[in-house]
Amino acid sequence: MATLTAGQQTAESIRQEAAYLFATRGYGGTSLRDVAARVGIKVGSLYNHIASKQELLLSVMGHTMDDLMAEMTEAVAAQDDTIDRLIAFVGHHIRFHAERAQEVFIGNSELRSLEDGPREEIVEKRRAYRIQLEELLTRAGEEGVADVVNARLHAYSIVAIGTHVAGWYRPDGAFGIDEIISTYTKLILRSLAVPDADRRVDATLGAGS
Amino acid sequence: MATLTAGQQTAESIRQEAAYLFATRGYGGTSLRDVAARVGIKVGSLYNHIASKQELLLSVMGHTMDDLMAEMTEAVAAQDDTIDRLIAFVGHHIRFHAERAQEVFIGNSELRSLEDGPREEIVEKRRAYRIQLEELLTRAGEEGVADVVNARLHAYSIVAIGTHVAGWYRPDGAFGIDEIISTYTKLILRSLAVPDADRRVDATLGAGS
Amino acid sequence: MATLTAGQQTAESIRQEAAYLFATRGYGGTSLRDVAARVGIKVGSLYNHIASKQELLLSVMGHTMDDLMAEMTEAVAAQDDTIDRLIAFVGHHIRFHAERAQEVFIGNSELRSLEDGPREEIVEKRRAYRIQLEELLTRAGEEGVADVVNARLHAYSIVAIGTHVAGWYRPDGAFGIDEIISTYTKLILRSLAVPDADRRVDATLGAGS
Amino acid sequence: MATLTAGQQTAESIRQEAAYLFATRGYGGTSLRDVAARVGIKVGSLYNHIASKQELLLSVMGHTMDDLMAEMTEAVAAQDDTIDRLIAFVGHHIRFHAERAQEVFIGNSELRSLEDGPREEIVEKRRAYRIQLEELLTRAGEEGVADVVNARLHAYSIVAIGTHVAGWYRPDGAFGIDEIISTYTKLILRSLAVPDADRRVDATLGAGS
DNA sequence: CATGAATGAGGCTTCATTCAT
DNA sequence: GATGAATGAAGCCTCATTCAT
Repeated sequence: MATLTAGQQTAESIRQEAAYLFATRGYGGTSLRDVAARVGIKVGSLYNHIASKQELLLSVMGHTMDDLMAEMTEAVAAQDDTIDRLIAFVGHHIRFHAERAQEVFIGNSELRSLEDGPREEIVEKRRAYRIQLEELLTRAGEEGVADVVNARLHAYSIVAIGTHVAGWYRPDGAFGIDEIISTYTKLILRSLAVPDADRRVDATLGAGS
Repeated sequence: MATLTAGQQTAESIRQEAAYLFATRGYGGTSLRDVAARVGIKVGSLYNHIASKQELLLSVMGHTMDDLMAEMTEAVAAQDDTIDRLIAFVGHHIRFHAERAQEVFIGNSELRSLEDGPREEIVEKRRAYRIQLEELLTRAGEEGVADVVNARLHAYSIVAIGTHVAGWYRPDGAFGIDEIISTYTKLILRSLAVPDADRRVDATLGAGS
Repeated sequence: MATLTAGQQTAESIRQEAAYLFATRGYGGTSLRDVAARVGIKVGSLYNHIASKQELLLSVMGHTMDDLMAEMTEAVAAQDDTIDRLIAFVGHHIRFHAERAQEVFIGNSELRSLEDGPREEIVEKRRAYRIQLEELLTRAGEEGVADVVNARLHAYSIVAIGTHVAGWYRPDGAFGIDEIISTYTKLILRSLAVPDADRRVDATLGAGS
Repeated sequence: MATLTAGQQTAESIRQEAAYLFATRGYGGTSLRDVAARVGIKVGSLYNHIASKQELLLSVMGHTMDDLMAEMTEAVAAQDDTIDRLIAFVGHHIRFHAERAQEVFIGNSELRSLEDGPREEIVEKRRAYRIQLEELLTRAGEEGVADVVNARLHAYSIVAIGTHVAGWYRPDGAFGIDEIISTYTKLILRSLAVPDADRRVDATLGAGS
């Protein structure tokens, strides 16, 4: 909405191209020359927009985690029923990991490339996100609408699926995003022994696929 | 058993230390100086045992995938019943990913650091492994002992759990390896709608921590 | 004439110092550190001006051959009579090899240091130069103003003399450049059985030191 | 004749392969690993036969110059007449440079790769060789059988032709060695204004072509 | 005599970063 | 805000040489 100045556009473009390259070649395998070349400027000019390569990585990761958290919160808040909230979480979780696969992939693979301080910052955001999911699962257990073996491990498996999707999803691939969401949501509800899991998912999401 | 010559010991040590460092800092973030230092030799001496940094990475990955495949095959072959075979697969899958977390992590995170030829080689091994799992799932569906929504996506979710475990499991962590295996096997059988999933797992594996 | 930017001056300086060092110590015996030191910059800075050591060698050789060819063409074109053209060729040939001994020496001694593609490029330029000479000799034979035993071998011997001069000529050496030219031109015309060779050379070039 | 011990054969083989490689890739471009590989041993074993890479180069050069000098002396001593001696010199000079092109080429191109002491040693041998030629030329001038413009430059041009031949002669090339010798001897005698140069050469060497 | 292994020095090249223009 | 150029650090790799076996 807000019109961006030329400078802001350049800065945004840098973050995008950096995300692409960090995801494709890794942080260590990406040079700022590569980033600058994709943006269409020379390497020296980058420093009019970023403070350092580290800060660029942190910026990419931070934006992604903030968006993930914000959108998830919004999606979940739109539902009242606990299972519906869970379905909303999972649906958003997978969609986000598919649509923003590169950024999300960086968040998983390049944590180790961050210096200690910034790493803690990102790890904390990830923890906060996972805890939201765990609390949802725990509540479902308490409400008796799901059979939770271990909330932490249930949460881990859901996180794992998202991460994995980010690794292979392609917009023009064999699986459509709605089909993926529908299927995985079923598997997850089944693993929670939610009664009538499949029908419930189909009712909420449509037949999916 | 076979006594190793000094040279072979050095070579083995190089692979081990490289695996540790590649997992911890990434391929791009690891210098051969680091590797040599951990082995206790000078950089140049590495080249008496390896051809290049690339070949070292490939060697680490290749060994890991070969072991993963061989051990899985052995574990599955020991069972007759399809669900028992699946339980054996999942159990070995998770155990391997926990016990050899670093190597397995490299296989997931540093594929992009391989040059095209070697990458295809490793990708092919991973594909072969995943297809074994898919076939097991398909058979279970055909036999009517499981309700398979989509064999490929079921397989992906199982692979994903292993990968994720490799990312966080610590021998001295909050979860024991048998507990992890027991819990995840239950979730997976549940997601396949295997009748009496929990009891079946407990019967096969014991109560699981 | 055209004022050079600081960058262009540095680039030119690099080529000059590289020519000196390649000639003195050989390509393999010259390190880029040496080159940078003579230019007064650090090694890494070289790469703001060259693509690689190979390309630097190729650049030195290419410039030299281009100048040799262009100046020779000009010198020969200024004469009408075939023997006069030959005298002009030889005179320029020797003068160039003396005045730009280092560059020319590199062209002879470091061909083998070039990779295949670039080497063919330079070899082709040398061939083109030699063929100009051969055609001049052949024409002289056809006109009956010289007795050509074998145009190719005559040409080789003239080329050889230039190469040799480049190996020993010093501005402050025992022989002046005009004397060298005068003497060698006489020997060459004599070997072609050009009538009155000595007198003809003295008449054209002056008594020659 | 003398049967060589295995060790002496290896040592001889090393000199031969080194000569080939030094000529082909230059001293700096040749590694002792390359030499060892061609000999069929490992690099460490070289040091049972040579003292250092420098000494190997010096050895190759020294042997070559010694042979050149000895054979030339023998060839010249077999003639009484000064022009015949000159013809013998030139014939041997060119034949040697063709037949042992690689070694001779090293002598010309890798002088700069020698350390100061050894270099002086080789330079002195070359000087001695050249002076033999100069004295022959001077005597011819004094005897009135040749018109010597400048003995030094005449000698240089003859040396130059040999060097040049070493650069292009191939046993299976367009020119046979006898043809080359015959032609160049004619050109050289012509350049000395030796009467009846062509006929004299044909009479001494045969028609040669 | 040959070998495998180690070493230290050095080579080419890339890179993040800085700064004058 | 962009650029060209410089820098110092570091990276991978090669090499001559040594030495225990």
